[in-house]
Amino acid sequence: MLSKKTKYALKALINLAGQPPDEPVLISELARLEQIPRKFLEAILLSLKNAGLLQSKIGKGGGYFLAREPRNISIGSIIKVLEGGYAPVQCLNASNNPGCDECNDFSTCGIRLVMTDVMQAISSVLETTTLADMVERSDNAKQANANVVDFNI
Amino acid sequence: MLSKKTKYALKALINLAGQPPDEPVLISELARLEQIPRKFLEAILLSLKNAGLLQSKIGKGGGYFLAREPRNISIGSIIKVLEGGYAPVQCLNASNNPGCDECNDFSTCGIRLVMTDVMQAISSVLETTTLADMVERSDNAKQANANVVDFNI
DNA sequence: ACAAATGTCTATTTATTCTATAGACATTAA
DNA sequence: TTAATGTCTATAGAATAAATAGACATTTGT
Repeated sequence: MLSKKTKYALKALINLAGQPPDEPVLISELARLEQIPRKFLEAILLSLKNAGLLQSKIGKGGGYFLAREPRNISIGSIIKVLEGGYAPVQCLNASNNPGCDECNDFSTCGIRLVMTDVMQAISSVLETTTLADMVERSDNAKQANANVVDFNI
Repeated sequence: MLSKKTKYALKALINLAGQPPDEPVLISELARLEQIPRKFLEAILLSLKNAGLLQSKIGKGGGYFLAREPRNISIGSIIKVLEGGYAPVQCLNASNNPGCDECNDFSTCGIRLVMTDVMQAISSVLETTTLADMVERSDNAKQANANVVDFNI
Protein backbone atom coordinates (compact mmCIF):
# COMPACT_ATOMS: atom_id res chain seq x y z
CA MET A 1 0.00 0.00 0.00
CA LEU A 2 1.39 3.37 -1.02
CA SER A 3 2.11 5.67 1.90
CA LYS A 4 0.61 9.13 2.10
CA LYS A 5 4.10 10.44 1.51
CA THR A 6 4.33 8.66 -1.83
CA LYS A 7 0.91 9.86 -2.91
CA TYR A 8 1.88 13.41 -2.00
CA ALA A 9 5.01 13.01 -4.10
CA LEU A 10 3.04 11.76 -7.09
CA LYS A 11 0.57 14.62 -6.82
CA ALA A 12 3.35 17.17 -6.63
CA LEU A 13 5.10 15.66 -9.64
CA ILE A 14 1.88 15.57 -11.64
CA ASN A 15 1.46 19.23 -10.90
CA LEU A 16 5.03 20.05 -11.92
CA ALA A 17 4.58 18.04 -15.10
CA GLY A 18 2.01 20.59 -16.17
CA GLN A 19 4.42 23.44 -15.67
CA PRO A 20 7.07 24.74 -18.09
CA PRO A 21 10.50 23.78 -16.67
CA ASP A 22 11.76 27.34 -16.80
CA GLU A 23 9.12 28.47 -14.34
CA PRO A 24 10.00 27.09 -10.90
CA VAL A 25 7.10 26.45 -8.55
CA LEU A 26 7.31 27.43 -4.88
CA ILE A 27 7.06 24.76 -2.22
CA SER A 28 4.36 26.76 -0.50
CA GLU A 29 2.44 27.14 -3.75
CA LEU A 30 2.58 23.39 -4.40
CA ALA A 31 1.54 22.70 -0.82
CA ARG A 32 -1.46 24.97 -1.15
CA LEU A 33 -2.58 23.68 -4.55
CA GLU A 34 -2.27 20.01 -3.66
CA GLN A 35 -3.27 20.39 -0.03
CA ILE A 36 -0.13 18.88 1.39
CA PRO A 37 1.36 19.96 4.75
CA ARG A 38 4.07 22.38 3.73
CA LYS A 39 6.89 21.09 5.91
CA PHE A 40 6.13 17.53 4.98
CA LEU A 41 6.22 18.42 1.31
CA GLU A 42 9.58 20.12 1.78
CA ALA A 43 11.13 16.86 2.88
CA ILE A 44 9.50 14.98 0.03
CA LEU A 45 10.71 17.38 -2.63
CA LEU A 46 14.19 17.29 -1.17
CA SER A 47 14.30 13.51 -1.46
CA LEU A 48 13.15 13.71 -5.05
CA LYS A 49 15.82 16.29 -5.75
CA ASN A 50 18.55 14.19 -4.15
CA ALA A 51 17.39 11.28 -6.30
CA GLY A 52 17.80 13.42 -9.41
CA LEU A 53 14.13 13.64 -10.36
CA LEU A 54 13.77 17.30 -9.47
CA GLN A 55 15.91 20.39 -9.61
CA SER A 56 15.59 23.53 -7.57
CA LYS A 57 16.62 27.13 -7.61
CA ILE A 58 17.27 29.05 -4.42
CA GLY A 59 16.48 32.69 -3.77
CA LYS A 60 13.93 35.05 -5.18
CA GLY A 61 12.23 33.65 -8.26
CA GLY A 62 13.30 30.18 -7.17
CA GLY A 63 11.35 26.98 -6.63
CA TYR A 64 11.19 23.44 -7.93
CA PHE A 65 10.94 22.01 -11.44
CA LEU A 66 11.30 18.61 -13.11
CA ALA A 67 14.84 17.50 -13.89
CA ARG A 68 13.69 15.80 -17.11
CA GLU A 69 10.65 15.42 -19.26
CA PRO A 70 7.65 13.63 -17.75
CA ARG A 71 7.87 10.89 -20.38
CA ASN A 72 11.35 10.08 -19.09
CA ILE A 73 10.34 9.66 -15.47
CA SER A 74 8.95 6.23 -14.66
CA ILE A 75 6.46 5.78 -11.86
CA GLY A 76 8.71 3.05 -10.54
CA SER A 77 11.62 5.43 -10.12
CA ILE A 78 9.41 7.75 -8.08
CA ILE A 79 8.13 5.03 -5.81
CA LYS A 80 11.64 3.73 -5.27
CA VAL A 81 12.68 7.09 -3.85
CA LEU A 82 9.81 7.35 -1.41
CA GLU A 83 9.34 3.73 -0.39
CA GLY A 84 12.81 2.40 -0.99
CA GLY A 85 11.58 -0.04 -3.62
CA TYR A 86 8.47 -2.06 -4.23
CA ALA A 87 9.45 -5.54 -3.17
CA PRO A 88 6.62 -7.41 -1.42
CA VAL A 89 9.20 -8.88 0.96
CA GLN A 90 12.35 -7.29 2.31
CA CYS A 91 14.66 -10.02 1.07
CA LEU A 92 13.89 -9.06 -2.54
CA ASN A 93 15.22 -5.54 -2.21
CA ALA A 94 18.41 -5.48 -4.24
CA SER A 95 20.85 -3.63 -2.05
CA ASN A 96 20.59 -3.12 1.72
CA ASN A 97 19.54 -6.72 2.12
CA PRO A 98 19.12 -7.65 5.76
CA GLY A 99 16.97 -10.62 4.78
CA CYS A 100 13.83 -11.69 6.60
CA ASP A 101 13.90 -12.55 10.30
CA GLU A 102 11.45 -15.36 9.80
CA CYS A 103 13.44 -17.13 7.12
CA ASN A 104 15.75 -19.98 7.98
CA ASP A 105 16.69 -20.83 4.41
CA PHE A 106 16.74 -18.05 1.85
CA SER A 107 17.37 -20.27 -1.14
CA THR A 108 14.38 -22.55 -0.62
CA CYS A 109 11.88 -20.13 0.90
CA GLY A 110 8.57 -20.68 -0.90
CA ILE A 111 7.28 -17.27 0.09
CA ARG A 112 10.23 -15.57 -1.54
CA LEU A 113 9.97 -17.69 -4.68
CA VAL A 114 6.33 -16.74 -5.22
CA MET A 115 6.86 -13.11 -4.27
CA THR A 116 9.58 -12.89 -6.89
CA ASP A 117 6.86 -13.43 -9.48
CA VAL A 118 4.68 -10.79 -7.87
CA MET A 119 7.51 -8.30 -7.86
CA GLN A 120 8.21 -9.01 -11.50
CA ALA A 121 4.58 -8.30 -12.33
CA ILE A 122 4.66 -5.03 -10.41
CA SER A 123 7.94 -4.02 -12.04
CA SER A 124 6.67 -4.58 -15.52
CA VAL A 125 3.95 -2.02 -14.95
CA LEU A 126 5.86 0.52 -12.87
CA GLU A 127 8.97 0.56 -15.04
CA THR A 128 7.08 1.07 -18.27
CA THR A 129 4.58 3.64 -17.06
CA THR A 130 5.77 7.22 -16.93
CA LEU A 131 4.69 10.43 -15.31
CA ALA A 132 3.50 11.56 -18.73
CA ASP A 133 1.32 8.43 -19.04
CA MET A 134 -0.22 9.14 -15.67
CA VAL A 135 -1.04 12.71 -16.60
CA GLU A 136 -2.39 11.59 -19.95
CA ARG A 137 -4.71 9.01 -18.45
CA SER A 138 -6.05 11.56 -16.03
CA ASP A 139 -6.61 14.05 -18.83
CA ASN A 140 -8.40 11.43 -20.90
CA ALA A 141 -10.71 10.68 -18.01
CA LYS A 142 -11.44 14.37 -17.57
CA GLN A 143 -12.19 14.66 -21.28
CA ALA A 144 -14.50 11.68 -21.11
CA ASN A 145 -16.35 13.24 -18.18
CA ALA A 146 -16.68 16.51 -20.04
CA ASN A 147 -18.17 14.71 -23.04
CA VAL A 148 -20.78 13.06 -20.87
CA VAL A 149 -21.75 16.43 -19.50
CA ASP A 150 -22.00 17.89 -22.99
CA PHE A 151 -24.19 15.01 -24.00
CA ASN A 152 -26.50 15.52 -21.07
CA ILE A 153 -26.89 19.19 -21.87
CA MET B 1 5.21 -5.12 1.83
CA LEU B 2 3.83 -8.25 3.51
CA SER B 3 3.45 -7.89 7.27
CA LYS B 4 5.05 -10.32 9.67
CA LYS B 5 1.56 -11.54 10.43
CA THR B 6 0.99 -12.54 6.82
CA LYS B 7 4.34 -14.27 6.57
CA TYR B 8 3.55 -16.17 9.77
CA ALA B 9 0.24 -17.22 8.24
CA LEU B 10 1.91 -18.44 5.07
CA LYS B 11 4.48 -20.41 7.04
CA ALA B 12 1.79 -22.01 9.16
CA LEU B 13 -0.24 -22.95 6.11
CA ILE B 14 2.79 -24.38 4.35
CA ASN B 15 3.38 -26.52 7.38
CA LEU B 16 -0.24 -27.68 7.51
CA ALA B 17 -0.13 -28.43 3.79
CA GLY B 18 2.41 -31.14 4.56
CA GLN B 19 0.14 -32.74 7.09
CA PRO B 20 -2.65 -35.26 6.49
CA PRO B 21 -5.97 -33.46 7.11
CA ASP B 22 -7.15 -36.05 9.59
CA GLU B 23 -4.27 -35.29 11.92
CA PRO B 24 -4.91 -31.87 13.51
CA VAL B 25 -1.84 -29.90 14.52
CA LEU B 26 -1.70 -28.07 17.84
CA ILE B 27 -1.30 -24.30 17.87
CA SER B 28 1.58 -24.68 20.27
CA GLU B 29 3.22 -27.26 18.05
CA LEU B 30 2.94 -25.00 15.01
CA ALA B 31 4.26 -22.07 17.02
CA ARG B 32 7.27 -24.08 18.11
CA LEU B 33 8.05 -25.52 14.69
CA GLU B 34 7.74 -22.24 12.80
CA GLN B 35 9.05 -20.04 15.61
CA ILE B 36 5.98 -17.86 15.83
CA PRO B 37 4.82 -16.25 19.11
CA ARG B 38 2.09 -18.58 20.28
CA LYS B 39 -0.59 -16.04 21.16
CA PHE B 40 0.01 -14.15 17.96
CA LEU B 41 -0.36 -17.33 15.98
CA GLU B 42 -3.64 -18.10 17.77
CA ALA B 43 -5.15 -14.91 16.39
CA ILE B 44 -3.82 -15.60 12.93
CA LEU B 45 -5.19 -19.12 12.78
CA LEU B 46 -8.53 -17.92 14.05
CA SER B 47 -8.77 -15.39 11.24
CA LEU B 48 -7.93 -18.06 8.72
CA LYS B 49 -10.57 -20.29 10.21
CA ASN B 50 -13.21 -17.57 10.12
CA ALA B 51 -12.32 -17.01 6.48
CA GLY B 52 -12.93 -20.68 5.76
CA LEU B 53 -9.35 -21.63 4.93
CA LEU B 54 -8.80 -23.68 8.07
CA GLN B 55 -10.86 -25.93 10.27
CA SER B 56 -10.29 -26.78 13.88
CA LYS B 57 -11.18 -29.37 16.42
CA ILE B 58 -11.52 -28.52 20.09
CA GLY B 59 -10.56 -30.71 23.04
CA LYS B 60 -8.05 -33.47 23.43
CA GLY B 61 -6.69 -34.66 20.11
CA GLY B 62 -7.77 -31.38 18.61
CA GLY B 63 -5.90 -28.79 16.59
CA TYR B 64 -5.93 -27.14 13.20
CA PHE B 65 -6.03 -28.55 9.68
CA LEU B 66 -6.65 -27.24 6.16
CA ALA B 67 -10.27 -26.83 5.13
CA ARG B 68 -9.45 -27.87 1.56
CA GLU B 69 -6.61 -29.19 -0.52
CA PRO B 70 -3.55 -26.96 -0.91
CA ARG B 71 -4.08 -26.77 -4.67
CA ASN B 72 -7.46 -25.17 -4.03
CA ILE B 73 -6.15 -22.42 -1.80
CA SER B 74 -4.80 -19.42 -3.71
CA ILE B 75 -2.09 -17.27 -2.20
CA GLY B 76 -4.30 -14.29 -2.93
CA SER B 77 -7.08 -15.63 -0.76
CA ILE B 78 -4.64 -15.99 2.12
CA ILE B 79 -3.23 -12.49 1.78
CA LYS B 80 -6.73 -11.06 1.57
CA VAL B 81 -7.54 -12.47 4.99
CA LEU B 82 -4.47 -11.07 6.69
CA GLU B 83 -4.02 -7.77 4.88
CA GLY B 84 -7.59 -7.11 3.81
CA GLY B 85 -6.65 -7.21 0.14
CA TYR B 86 -3.64 -6.28 -1.95
CA ALA B 87 -4.67 -3.01 -3.49
CA PRO B 88 -1.78 -0.55 -3.76
CA VAL B 89 -4.21 2.24 -2.83
CA GLN B 90 -7.16 2.10 -0.48
CA CYS B 91 -9.67 3.31 -3.05
CA LEU B 92 -9.17 0.12 -5.07
CA ASN B 93 -10.35 -2.17 -2.29
CA ALA B 94 -13.68 -3.50 -3.44
CA SER B 95 -15.86 -3.26 -0.36
CA ASN B 96 -15.27 -1.05 2.68
CA ASN B 97 -14.32 1.82 0.40
CA PRO B 98 -13.62 4.98 2.37
CA GLY B 99 -11.69 6.38 -0.61
CA CYS B 100 -8.45 8.29 -0.29
CA ASP B 101 -8.24 11.48 1.79
CA GLU B 102 -5.93 13.07 -0.74
CA CYS B 103 -8.22 12.57 -3.70
CA ASN B 104 -10.58 15.29 -4.83
CA ASP B 105 -11.84 13.50 -7.91
CA PHE B 106 -12.00 9.72 -7.84
CA SER B 107 -12.96 9.28 -11.48
CA THR B 108 -10.03 11.20 -12.93
CA CYS B 109 -7.30 10.42 -10.38
CA GLY B 110 -4.19 9.49 -12.34
CA ILE B 111 -2.69 7.65 -9.40
CA ARG B 112 -5.71 5.40 -9.15
CA LEU B 113 -5.80 4.77 -12.89
CA VAL B 114 -2.19 3.60 -12.95
CA MET B 115 -2.49 1.64 -9.72
CA THR B 116 -5.40 -0.24 -11.21
CA ASP B 117 -2.94 -1.72 -13.69
CA VAL B 118 -0.54 -2.59 -10.91
CA MET B 119 -3.26 -4.29 -8.94
CA GLN B 120 -4.31 -6.28 -11.98
CA ALA B 121 -0.73 -7.46 -12.41
CA ILE B 122 -0.53 -8.51 -8.77
CA SER B 123 -3.89 -10.26 -8.97
CA SER B 124 -2.94 -12.29 -11.98
CA VAL B 125 -0.11 -13.85 -10.01
CA LEU B 126 -1.74 -14.19 -6.61
CA GLU B 127 -5.02 -15.60 -7.87
CA THR B 128 -3.40 -18.27 -10.02
CA THR B 129 -0.72 -19.37 -7.57
CA THR B 130 -1.79 -21.84 -4.91
CA LEU B 131 -0.49 -23.08 -1.61
CA ALA B 132 0.43 -26.29 -3.41
CA ASP B 133 2.47 -24.33 -5.96
CA MET B 134 4.33 -22.57 -3.19
CA VAL B 135 5.16 -25.84 -1.46
CA GLU B 136 6.18 -27.39 -4.75
CA ARG B 137 8.53 -24.56 -5.65
CA SER B 138 10.15 -24.79 -2.27
CA ASP B 139 10.54 -28.55 -2.61
CA ASN B 140 12.06 -28.15 -6.06
CA ALA B 141 14.59 -25.70 -4.69
CA LYS B 142 15.47 -28.10 -1.89
CA GLN B 143 15.90 -30.90 -4.41
CA ALA B 144 18.12 -28.70 -6.56
CA ASN B 145 20.26 -27.91 -3.55
CA ALA B 146 20.53 -31.58 -2.66
CA ASN B 147 21.68 -32.40 -6.18
CA VAL B 148 24.42 -29.82 -5.99
CA VAL B 149 25.62 -31.38 -2.77
CA ASP B 150 25.59 -34.86 -4.29
CA PHE B 151 27.56 -33.59 -7.23
CA ASN B 152 30.16 -32.02 -4.98
CA ILE B 153 30.64 -35.26 -3.07
C1' DA C 1 26.62 45.77 0.63
C1' DC C 2 22.10 44.74 2.02
C1' DA C 3 17.57 42.85 2.45
C1' DA C 4 14.07 39.87 1.06
C1' DA C 5 12.87 35.52 -0.91
C1' DT C 6 13.54 31.01 -1.01
C1' DG C 7 15.31 26.27 -0.46
C1' DT C 8 18.10 23.17 3.16
C1' DC C 9 18.85 20.82 7.27
C1' DT C 10 18.28 18.84 12.08
C1' DA C 11 15.44 17.79 15.70
C1' DT C 12 11.21 16.73 17.85
C1' DT C 13 6.39 15.65 18.51
C1' DT C 14 2.19 13.31 17.58
C1' DA C 15 -0.59 9.72 15.55
C1' DT C 16 -1.27 5.28 13.77
C1' DT C 17 -0.38 0.66 12.96
C1' DC C 18 1.96 -3.59 13.93
C1' DT C 19 3.52 -7.04 17.11
C1' DA C 20 3.15 -9.37 21.17
C1' DT C 21 1.22 -10.82 25.66
C1' DA C 22 -2.22 -11.98 29.49
C1' DG C 23 -5.94 -14.23 31.26
C1' DA C 24 -10.67 -15.74 31.49
C1' DC C 25 -13.89 -18.69 28.95
C1' DA C 26 -16.04 -22.55 26.09
C1' DT C 27 -15.90 -27.09 24.22
C1' DT C 28 -14.64 -31.76 23.57
C1' DA C 29 -12.76 -36.44 24.46
C1' DA C 30 -11.58 -39.94 27.49
C1' DT D 1 -15.35 -34.99 35.84
C1' DT D 2 -11.07 -33.57 34.44
C1' DA D 3 -7.51 -32.52 31.36
C1' DA D 4 -6.63 -30.84 26.83
C1' DT D 5 -7.50 -27.73 23.63
C1' DG D 6 -9.32 -23.86 20.84
C1' DT D 7 -11.95 -19.04 21.47
C1' DC D 8 -12.43 -14.49 22.86
C1' DT D 9 -11.53 -9.74 24.85
C1' DA D 10 -8.48 -6.58 26.43
C1' DT D 11 -4.18 -4.32 26.75
C1' DA D 12 0.73 -3.28 26.49
C1' DG D 13 4.90 -2.32 23.91
C1' DA D 14 7.45 -1.30 19.70
C1' DA D 15 7.97 0.45 15.32
C1' DT D 16 6.79 3.39 11.65
C1' DA D 17 4.42 7.16 9.47
C1' DA D 18 2.92 11.86 9.51
C1' DA D 19 3.34 16.36 10.86
C1' DT D 20 5.60 20.49 12.96
C1' DA D 21 9.21 23.89 14.52
C1' DG D 22 12.97 26.68 13.96
C1' DA D 23 17.63 27.85 12.70
C1' DC D 24 20.58 28.11 8.60
C1' DA D 25 22.39 28.86 3.74
C1' DT D 26 22.00 30.69 -0.82
C1' DT D 27 20.52 33.58 -4.41
C1' DT D 28 18.55 37.66 -6.59
C1' DG D 29 17.62 42.40 -7.12
C1' DT D 30 18.39 46.89 -5.63
